[in-house]
Amino acid sequence: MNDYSQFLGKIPLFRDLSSEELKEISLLAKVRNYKKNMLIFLEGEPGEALFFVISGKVKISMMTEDGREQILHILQHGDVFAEVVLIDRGPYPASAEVIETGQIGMLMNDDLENYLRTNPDLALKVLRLMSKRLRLAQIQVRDLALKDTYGRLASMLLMLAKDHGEDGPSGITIDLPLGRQELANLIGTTRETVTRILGDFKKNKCIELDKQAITIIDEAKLKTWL
Amino acid sequence: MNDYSQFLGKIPLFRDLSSEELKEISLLAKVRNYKKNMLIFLEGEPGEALFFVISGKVKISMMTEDGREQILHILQHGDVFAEVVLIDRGPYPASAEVIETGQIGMLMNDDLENYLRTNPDLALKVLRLMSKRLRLAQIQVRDLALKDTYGRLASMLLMLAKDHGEDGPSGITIDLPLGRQELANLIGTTRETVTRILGDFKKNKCIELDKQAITIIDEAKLKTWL
DNA sequence: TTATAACAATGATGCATATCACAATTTGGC
DNA sequence: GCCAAATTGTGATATGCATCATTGTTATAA
Repeated sequence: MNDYSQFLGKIPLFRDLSSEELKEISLLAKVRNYKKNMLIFLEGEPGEALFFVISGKVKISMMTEDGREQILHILQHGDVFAEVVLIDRGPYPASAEVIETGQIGMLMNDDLENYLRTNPDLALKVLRLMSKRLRLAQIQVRDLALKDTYGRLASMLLMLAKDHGEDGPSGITIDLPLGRQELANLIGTTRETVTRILGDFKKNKCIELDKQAITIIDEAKLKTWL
Repeated sequence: MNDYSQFLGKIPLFRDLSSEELKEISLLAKVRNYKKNMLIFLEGEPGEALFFVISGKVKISMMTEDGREQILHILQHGDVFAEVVLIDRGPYPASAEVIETGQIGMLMNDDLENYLRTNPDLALKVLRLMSKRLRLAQIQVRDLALKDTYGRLASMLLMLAKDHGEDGPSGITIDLPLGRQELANLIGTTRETVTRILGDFKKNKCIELDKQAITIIDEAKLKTWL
């Protein structure tokens, strides 16, 4: 029998549970290896578990009937997802796909729900997580509605830099396995437009491009596009 | 000393608390009358209370620096708002303004927090509320990113009809104190565009217009615009 | 390494929707 | 009920971005 409490202890949601509780919950957890492009769950499927990223990267996205994709988040180690289905027992509101090979943990809703009921601290933690998500989602709504594509892309780059960026000598580098199309699907535009705007940002010496990596070399100037 | 437990009992969030708890909480509540156009709180102010609508209507909105508005929700009797600041103690993420005269109740965060800690059921209710909000926000993100203005307006009308509509002989009537500009600010477009699209919907016999009221007379046809 | 497929860049064109300007209508205060 | 102010409707024009078409480039596998 595996003991996953080492993993759980690194997830902010479960941090500072007592080591006993941690062990107890970890016994209920399942951990699987996922390769790039593997699907974890599909939008609309009955939601039966809460997931957390141990390693690798995960993209959460929604589709329209005609097959166009809107990416909601890019998640990494420590992030939890599908928390809404734990609460309301509805279907998954979005799909989860692995975009960088890694390990994903899962906890069945039924198993976890008891902990929520008896452990108000954990409930509060889930609340905090959801309030953070809600704030982000509302900002996303505002930006999509009111900003042009330059503003949305600049804002997205700054966000990705904060969450996934690595500081380097020339600036913060975002090196995610995201193609132009996926970058476009993050901000509600097209492949071509992303190419053109990135070109403009580069011309203006806000960023540098190298293969799939994007380096922000002048954050202040990039912010003028917001 | 007023007893507001009659009001609280009608708020889904507090329903099925014991009548004792209800009374206890209601003693902490303050109720105020608000006239149309009065501001309840402003985006960015320190968040110090949770609010609930007893009567009247409230609009929740965010602004950009240059003064453009994005409306997030239209709320009515029974709805709770500013729940995120109860959890994360940050500033209000959006402003709340009364668009139809009525009574608004408030509960200071400090007073309520103890209840959350000791009453896991209430915490779960707040969780359910937030998960509902989050699902809605994510759908809004997807629609803003992927649908055209016709689709967004059709979808907004259907939503408003569900929440605020009244069934009548010819269809569901939405009669909210919202101008064209505000309708536009709900779906990220302009006054003029809303006018034109409503005109098209009317020409296609999806809706009827009478002063500020909008009646959906052919829901099925309206849905074809989605 | 070369072959082949996926992805990215670039230019030309078109369309949806913003913007602007003004007329028409409705609303709210006295 | 009347008037001023606010809101709405409507046409003309502008433009940001999508779409389409093509070429160039980068990954993947034999």
